Amino acid sequence: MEALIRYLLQYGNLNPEQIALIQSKAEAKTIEKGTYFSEAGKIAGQIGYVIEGILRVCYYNNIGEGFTRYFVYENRFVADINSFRDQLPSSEYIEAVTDCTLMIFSKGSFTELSDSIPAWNSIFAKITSNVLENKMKASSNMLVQDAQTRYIHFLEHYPGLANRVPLSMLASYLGITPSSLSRIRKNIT
Amino acid sequence: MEALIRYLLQYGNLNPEQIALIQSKAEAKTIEKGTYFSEAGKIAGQIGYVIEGILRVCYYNNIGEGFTRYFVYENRFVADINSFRDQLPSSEYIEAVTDCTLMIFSKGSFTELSDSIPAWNSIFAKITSNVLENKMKASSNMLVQDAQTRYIHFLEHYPGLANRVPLSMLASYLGITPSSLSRIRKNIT
DNA sequence: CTTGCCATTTGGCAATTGTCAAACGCGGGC
DNA sequence: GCCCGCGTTTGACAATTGCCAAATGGCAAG
Repeated sequence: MEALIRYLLQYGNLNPEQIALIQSKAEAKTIEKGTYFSEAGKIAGQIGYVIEGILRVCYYNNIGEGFTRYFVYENRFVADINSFRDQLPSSEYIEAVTDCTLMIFSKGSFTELSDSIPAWNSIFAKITSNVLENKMKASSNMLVQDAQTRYIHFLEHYPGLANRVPLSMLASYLGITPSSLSRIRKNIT
Repeated sequence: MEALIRYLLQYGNLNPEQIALIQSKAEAKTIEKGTYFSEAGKIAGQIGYVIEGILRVCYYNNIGEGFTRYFVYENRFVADINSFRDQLPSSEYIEAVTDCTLMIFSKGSFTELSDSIPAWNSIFAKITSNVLENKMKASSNMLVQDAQTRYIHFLEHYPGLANRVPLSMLASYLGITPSSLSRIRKNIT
């Protein structure tokens, strides 16, 4: 919980009463590995802050293959933000890659905090654009690098994460087949 | 100018006085092909709405090769949004691919509009997250498709744009070499 | 019109990555 | 403890794309 407050304070100022209000609205929630935090086609009812565990934002093509857009892990927010904000159907799935513990805000609580805390919307606007821009740059950078470079960059940028997610999900994030990733791993060691 | 107002109205409500205020703050600006609307390392002083022309958001690697992250064309906003919002140094260049005509808001005008129009920040928060999420998905989708599929998708999604930008810039957007794009074009026709 | 420059095209070849199939190995259920 | 199932590894080969160099073509300056 302290981590959540510390994270928010990076993006704007909050006084002690506001912090207490935020804490009173946050709820703990656990999700089992393999289940969905939110689903394509459904309206996102909550936004989560990851205390423990890994999720992936992903989609499926017409023959059921799943592709990972990015991973979300400890001390980051996770949500289909456009769905949550405007209560429109989600366009993607958010799946628990491991068992997860989150602190969540329901849409109702989030709206109450918007109304009570002037900086709230500005904080989330900054978080949203920073995170999305970084994800966009990451994908864009990967396009012009070969697979091994992409994998090494992942190892350096997300230490330890490669050992916590299935190879097949990491491969789909990197845009290569599981076979190729397996070979790259062998190459490097 | 009407196009700009119509665009904003897609993201929130504005009354006639607010619209008049917005129009009074917007300034016309032209940029010559090959020059920069904003530069990496500098603070973005304005946000633009493209009336005519094409720009590209791009970066350069350590040996001076330029890579296109995405194109911005008529009836879209263009800015390094994180730099503009928080007045931090930009991380990328925004270059005019053709001569361009924009309507711009200076940081000062933008702030005044924020203060006078309650929906203003909400409108731009929505635009920002929608646009960035779409760009992120586009890059992410491209990672798992072959080059020809990416090119055809570009042709379908941005009709006419392929003929208005240099092949080399389009190639770097698609993550392939100019030679490969040239061959793909020959293949398709 | 001529020249020169730069973007694009093309060819030949090498490197990367995909595809398909088989083998392997680890963990859960019996 | 044993077996099954699924994720991962490995091999062989094919397809894609990159790299380098040369040819082509269009445009602008003289």
